[in-house]
Amino acid sequence: RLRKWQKRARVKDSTERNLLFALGELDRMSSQLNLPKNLRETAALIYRKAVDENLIQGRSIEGVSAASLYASCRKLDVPRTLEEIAEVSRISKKEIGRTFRFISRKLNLDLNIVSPRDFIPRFCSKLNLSEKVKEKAKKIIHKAEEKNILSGKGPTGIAASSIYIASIECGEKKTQKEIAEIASVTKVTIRNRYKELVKKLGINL
Amino acid sequence: MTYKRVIFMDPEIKIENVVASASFDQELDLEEIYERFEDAEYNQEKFPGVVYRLTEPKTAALIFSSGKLVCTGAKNVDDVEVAVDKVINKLREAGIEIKEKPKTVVQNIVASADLDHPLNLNSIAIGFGLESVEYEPEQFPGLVYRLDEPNVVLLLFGSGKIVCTGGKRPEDCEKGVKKVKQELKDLGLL
DNA sequence: GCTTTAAAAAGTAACAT
DNA sequence: ATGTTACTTTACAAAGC
Repeated sequence: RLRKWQKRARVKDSTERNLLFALGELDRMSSQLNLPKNLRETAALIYRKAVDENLIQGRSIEGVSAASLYASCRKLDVPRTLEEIAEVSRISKKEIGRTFRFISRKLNLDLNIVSPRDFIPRFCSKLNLSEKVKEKAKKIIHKAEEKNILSGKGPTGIAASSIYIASIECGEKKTQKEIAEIASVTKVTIRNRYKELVKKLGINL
Repeated sequence: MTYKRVIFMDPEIKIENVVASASFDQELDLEEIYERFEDAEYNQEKFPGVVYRLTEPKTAALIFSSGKLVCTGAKNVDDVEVAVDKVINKLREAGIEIKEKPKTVVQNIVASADLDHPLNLNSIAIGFGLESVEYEPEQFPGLVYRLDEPNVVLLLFGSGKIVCTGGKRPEDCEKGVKKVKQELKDLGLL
């Protein structure tokens, strides 16, 4: 009996140590990314739920932490790219992606599909672009969605291209290189997407 | 070719890859095979099997010391048999006794199909239910749809092209494609 | 879990010309 | 600026780490 009790105490101990470590990870990554408090709390809730459902089995605490953080951004519709999360984690974006897909399926997080629109406020702020550019970029995305020319395309590339077009239309032009760095996509992708948008939406630049 | 085929092959699928396994009921000396085959690969550290590529049919055979074999790359189920026959001949030419041809078991079939109509993956994800579908365009351009009956996984693309994998028989892929096609029609998304 | 093999889909990326 | 190659996803067997 005594052994059983000791074993339980040990298990409880390591469980608590692991939880503390994970919460510390979430806090560390969140501060590095300047994420708001409510988002950190959502991430902690998702992580705890993952622990309760035994989803950590066979996965690293760091990986599940990073995936929980990515998921919390998605839950609040202010997605970060896997690239951004991976930059403040020791885990690769490939692994964070798989872990995220796994926990979001198991926990029924019912997340909305990422829309390029979700990235507009953040990217534009980082680029010091006006409210006018933001609105114009969102209109471009809306038209593109109506025409169904976005299926399968990466949302960050589309957000970046829409901003590129809108910045020119508003006389606040940013270079493809500047936008590419903030959106973590290559300038080649921005070029390809913007050419397609201009052509299919009949935009005159 | 015939009538039956035309009628039942409706959602024309193209088999792209067949993976099959077989077992010679005898142990094999991989070092010996590696030495006697001009063009085989074998790195124990890298992988425990000998890799032997055939040009006709274009396939790759993985040979293990247990006497088991895996054949990949065949474009149809019959080519698996042709490939395995060639591997057996090659082994016999190399002076390795092979008693009889083992039964081959198809483990997986990958097929492609085309709906000839662009798809709105956003609408499909919502229509099929976010819980039964996976669509993460940042990570992969295809929508992943898992079917229980038949037990296959389908990848749907914005172009209307489809990939079906996980089937054990060509009919599994046929049925899988037919099923999604019908579901898309029912939802008015095709 | 990983390693290796094959093949398709479409998008993105990396490196070369 | 374009072109080529390569990597992402799905399924599956094999033996061994």
